[in-house]
Amino acid sequence: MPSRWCPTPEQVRILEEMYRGGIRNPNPSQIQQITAHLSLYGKIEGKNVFYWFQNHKARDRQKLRKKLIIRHQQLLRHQQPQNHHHLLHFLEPPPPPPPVLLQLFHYNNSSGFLPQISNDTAKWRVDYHLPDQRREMDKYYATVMRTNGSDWRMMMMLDVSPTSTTTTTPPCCNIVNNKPLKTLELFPITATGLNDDKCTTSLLDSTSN
Amino acid sequence: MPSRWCPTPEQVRILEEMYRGGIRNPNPSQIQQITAHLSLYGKIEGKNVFYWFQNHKARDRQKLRKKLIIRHQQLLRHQQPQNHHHLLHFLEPPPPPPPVLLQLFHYNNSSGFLPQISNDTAKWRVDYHLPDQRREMDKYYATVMRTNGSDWRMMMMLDVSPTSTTTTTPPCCNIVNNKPLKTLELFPITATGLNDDKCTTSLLDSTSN
DNA sequence: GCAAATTAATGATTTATTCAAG
DNA sequence: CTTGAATAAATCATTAATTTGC
Repeated sequence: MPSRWCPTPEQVRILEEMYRGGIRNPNPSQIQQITAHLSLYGKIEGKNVFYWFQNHKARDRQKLRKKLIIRHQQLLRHQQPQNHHHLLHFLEPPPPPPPVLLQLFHYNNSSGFLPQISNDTAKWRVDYHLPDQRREMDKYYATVMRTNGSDWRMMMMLDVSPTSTTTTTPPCCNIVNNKPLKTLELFPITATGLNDDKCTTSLLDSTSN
Repeated sequence: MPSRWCPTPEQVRILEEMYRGGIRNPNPSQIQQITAHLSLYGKIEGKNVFYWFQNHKARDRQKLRKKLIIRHQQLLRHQQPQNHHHLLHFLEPPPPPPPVLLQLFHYNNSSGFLPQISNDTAKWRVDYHLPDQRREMDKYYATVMRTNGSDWRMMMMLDVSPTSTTTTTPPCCNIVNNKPLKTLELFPITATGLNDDKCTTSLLDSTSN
């Protein structure tokens, strides 16, 4: 059993297609749909989809930045040093040209799930090398999804898998991944667990001093 | 209805107590317990607890950094310029002195929930101003919680609130925050929603150029 | 060819930054 | 100004590619 999700080629293909289609920060509902669909091609959970988009977007952006820097430096070589920051502003960011077509999902908005999209999209400056200055380019990519209600990302993590490893996913909320939650006892304020952070003070091994 | 959680003084007091007690990154199980307990004092969800600890830790750290910088600069003024990085190493980070006592929780580890704690805790250098170098201080704070199973953070978002606004939390997984998930239709690959990112191309307002 | 050793990709977490309500 | 909420960046960790010596 692998310790992490290993997407099938089909799954990757579909995800990339969606990405190219313009999906960047799928909302919980979208994640549910995507997960349901992709689970036809192999084991997958909502969080995998969530992470995939996060990583893919981040690394896409990263690649773009490198390209921009390289191009910038090339320009520096070919021209005299003069206010090159402005040049960068004309290097439009390739990856997500504000996509309008090929929206892959639609669903009932009646339940109030759909977030409002703030529409201050147009501005996307790059401001690359100015240190200590916010790069506006990021804002272009930045999601503006603001979920109205209280759903949030819990929903996106719900497992949808129709792939039957066990019989069927039990419909009871007290069971998560076959583990009953059992509403643990309230606050035995005695110290025992040490299950937190690295706050273990395991000063046992006296390697230092 | 407030748009965000507004903790009661009691809740804050308890949370701070826990924080001082050493809790930094409560795992899902802990979050559940905390939420359950704090819901006695007012409306609260798991994510509130989650965020509270994240923010409190981050801002604690932030304050510490400022203090360190200030003290560092004071030292710079009082002494001749000479290798002041070393000095920083003796300014031990106040907030979480590896806490051992006052562990607020314990619970059955039989279900395999408890993560192993890596025990390379002792080292915590500060390396503050060395640029391009990883600050080891962060590693001290860094959580090492690695959940074994597949629970992950879904669980932490589960609402525990016994405060009855509605009757009781319905035991069915298809209902989240009173909103039925209704298993949306699978993939009508027609374009409609535009519910994604800022990818709206709302070039309507021609404010620029 | 074929493993062990290295390196590159990429899934999963944590931390830093930002936004915005009050 | 404080702080809850959310997203993006940085990092960690594991798997896959690739290289290397035999």
